[in-house]
Amino acid sequence: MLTLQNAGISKTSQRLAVLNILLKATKPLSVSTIRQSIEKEADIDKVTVYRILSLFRKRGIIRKIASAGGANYFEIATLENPLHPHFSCRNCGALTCLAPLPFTKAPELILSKDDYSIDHIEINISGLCACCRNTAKTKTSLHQREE
Amino acid sequence: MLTLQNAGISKTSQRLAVLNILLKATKPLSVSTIRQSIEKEADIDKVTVYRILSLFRKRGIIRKIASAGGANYFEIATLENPLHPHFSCRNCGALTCLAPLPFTKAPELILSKDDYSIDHIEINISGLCACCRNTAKTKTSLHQREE
DNA sequence: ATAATTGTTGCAACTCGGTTGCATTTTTGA
DNA sequence: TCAAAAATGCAACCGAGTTGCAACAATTAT
Repeated sequence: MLTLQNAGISKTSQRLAVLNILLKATKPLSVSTIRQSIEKEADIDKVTVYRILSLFRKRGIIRKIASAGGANYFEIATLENPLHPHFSCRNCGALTCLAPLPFTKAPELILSKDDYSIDHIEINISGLCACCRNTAKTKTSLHQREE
Repeated sequence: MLTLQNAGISKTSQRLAVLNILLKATKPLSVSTIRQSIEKEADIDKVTVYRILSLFRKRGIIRKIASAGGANYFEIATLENPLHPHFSCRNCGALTCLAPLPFTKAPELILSKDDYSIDHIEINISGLCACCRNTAKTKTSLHQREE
């Protein structure tokens, strides 16, 4: 089970609130959505939310999803919720989760998903380029950069 | 050959400048990069750049690539430059183009690309969700939304 | 218990990407 | 040549995200 304790994060009411929102969510949430959801229970500054999300990401318990709209979205990253593609609607902007799938099944997805009309498939692979990997061995600044 | 004329776009010096920058580029460019490149030749307002890029996208001659850093990137979309995955470096943020590939080859990419260290693969499929497709048939506002 | 240190939050101010409204200029076309 | 339409520039604005600093825990050492 995913708790702050076994993620090695000291327990505060704000962190608990953010974690619970994300655990309850069925799709990735933006920071503004997270804050609005918490507002009913507690009060929390937006900076604190960003810091908590950054911490959660460093501990590997959440994932960040980039959207073309500018805002980032966050979702729980556990074994029960493995990496999976997302569908973002061009019209309403909603971001929903698709079933996790091996890459060989990607063409099937494109052909079979007839409740979506797909007009753009974006594959973003992130990591470290050759240039940065080389300089990484000497520099220490590598793992400090967020995104 | 890709010109403003056969894209059905009336010719202005600003549009020509933006198009030429994109044609010369070997990787997707951000708006700020585009402006800096043009600065040497002409002077152009950032709003104008956004409007030109929006127009180009409506005409289908460029593609937009979302990055986790918030900014969007743009590249020429011709038959000679088909849709392809991009690699974004977590450290320096650079966005580079990968070879276009059929989806069945995706696993090979992951295994063979050893000059990159991959820590996150993002598949973003965008289009129209079932909900919006239904309302689309009655509403006219559908194709007006950018994104 | 108290003082010192460390971690966490909140506030204000700021940066950056992108948009909107409007006035001005340029282009088009009768 | 003159009016209408299109394109640009400017200012002001918005939302996402960051930074610096003060205030406030919470912890640890003395």
